[in-house]
Amino acid sequence: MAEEGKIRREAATAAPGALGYRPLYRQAKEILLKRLAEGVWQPGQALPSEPELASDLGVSPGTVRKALDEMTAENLLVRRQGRGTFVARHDEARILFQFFKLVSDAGERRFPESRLLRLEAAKADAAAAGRLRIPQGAPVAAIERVRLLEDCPRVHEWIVVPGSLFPGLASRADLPNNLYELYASAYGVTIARATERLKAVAAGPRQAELLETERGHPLLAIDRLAFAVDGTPAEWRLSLCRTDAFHYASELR
Amino acid sequence: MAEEGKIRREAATAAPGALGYRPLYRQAKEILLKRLAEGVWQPGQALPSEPELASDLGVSPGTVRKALDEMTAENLLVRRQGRGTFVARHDEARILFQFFKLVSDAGERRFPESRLLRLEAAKADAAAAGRLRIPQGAPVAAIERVRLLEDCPRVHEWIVVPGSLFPGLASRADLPNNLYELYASAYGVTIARATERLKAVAAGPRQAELLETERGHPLLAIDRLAFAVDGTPAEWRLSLCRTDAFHYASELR
DNA sequence: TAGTGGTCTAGACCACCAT
DNA sequence: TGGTGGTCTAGACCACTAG
Repeated sequence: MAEEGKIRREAATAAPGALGYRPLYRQAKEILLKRLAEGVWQPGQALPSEPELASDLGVSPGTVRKALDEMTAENLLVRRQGRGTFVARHDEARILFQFFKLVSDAGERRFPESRLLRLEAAKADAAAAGRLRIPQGAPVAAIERVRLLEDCPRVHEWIVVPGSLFPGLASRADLPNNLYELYASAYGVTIARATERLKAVAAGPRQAELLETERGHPLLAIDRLAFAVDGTPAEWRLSLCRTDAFHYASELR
Repeated sequence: MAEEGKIRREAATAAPGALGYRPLYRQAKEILLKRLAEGVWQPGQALPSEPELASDLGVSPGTVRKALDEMTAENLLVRRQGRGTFVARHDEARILFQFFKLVSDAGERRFPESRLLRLEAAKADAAAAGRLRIPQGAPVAAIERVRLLEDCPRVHEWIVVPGSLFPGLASRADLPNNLYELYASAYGVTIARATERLKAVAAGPRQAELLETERGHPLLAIDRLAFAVDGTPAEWRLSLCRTDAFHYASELR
């Protein structure tokens, strides 16, 4: 193993303006991220205290704090004053806050129910392979489901995940509503962030049937690519949504 | 005037758990925000150095730094190492980064051209009054325009702003493409953040004509409410977009 | 009461920029 | 060369939680 323990200071030795210089707190963060990706600390568990981490990594508490601050801002950690710093869990509250942007026009956010239509092992087609950055034909698990908002079918959803990250997922007997929680607890894959591309499209015959509307009805298409803590693309998801009484909420800061 | 100069420490005197306790750095930030809203420092100008601000506010440099850090994270300030801290300008780069989320499917971000259709003084209808939190019938300026992406008409846009914030805007001879820059330079109103609600809708006859498509074509409706530095709703904007070769990019972090 | 994170301070040194 | 922001350290004290 190369750099597993304490941080080797690069600052003092590197030439001024040298490439590859990184602040200590980023090096500290990198080590913590690595441990997070390796599952050294499980979701919901407390990390060691700040002074402990500091002496462990060989830096001052203030430096560790800055690393933890960034990871907290990225929703990877949760700090609770007087209790400790915890690995963020993919509970419904977090998913509603970070990933699920559909809100009723009245302003209510609720976690959607799911009705599973299909779950099978397959091979990545060109589109999925390109998005997930895996070879075409590589094994994947494919999920098709309808999601209910306030008891009405409003979202038709396809999900493709790499078989290498989620072995056996396609043959599970049951699939929970909250997939990100499953990814983390059963496969050790923590979704850290995602990018979404939105378009307006017309409903095809399948959406018309499943979402109880007519062909050509305008739907919001959400094409999401979700990334694990280490940056690996871990899930591709395409959601077609009726937005008659709901909208996608976006904050521009 | 109550608290204009130095910060009155609340921490030591307030009872433990007392309501209304705020950290020093937030009080410092509040004062800086107020000065920003009052136009004490103009967009593009440099703020005083950190030690200067610290002695000015009567706190330590580290405390000022934390306030500046937050304001930088909110895109209100820009720090340039070795040069100083500057008030963020609404140049095209910032708007593309912070507010304009339409991207070509190839991944290119470009600032859209505008073709003005209408500019007039009007009275706020119920919808505009509700969104802008002004009385119904209050004077507003209304703008209607078409925006071009890669030389093709792709967005049909209505904009309503309160007449009280932008006196005389409706009778301007010319209207620049970049409105936020105009708001800041001509009226001292800096847009700090916005919320958007997205829906898929069908094109009406007017959109069909303006956007060179047929009625019923699916369009992405973006309903944006933009807020000034002090939190006042300053602009309501409804954009209907063809997303055939473009998409709305959203980052979930 | 002990332990945690949160705030605040003070100062040293580094990296970057303008001159 | 001088001034700026960026990083790093060390320590004091406050606020919150648990036992």
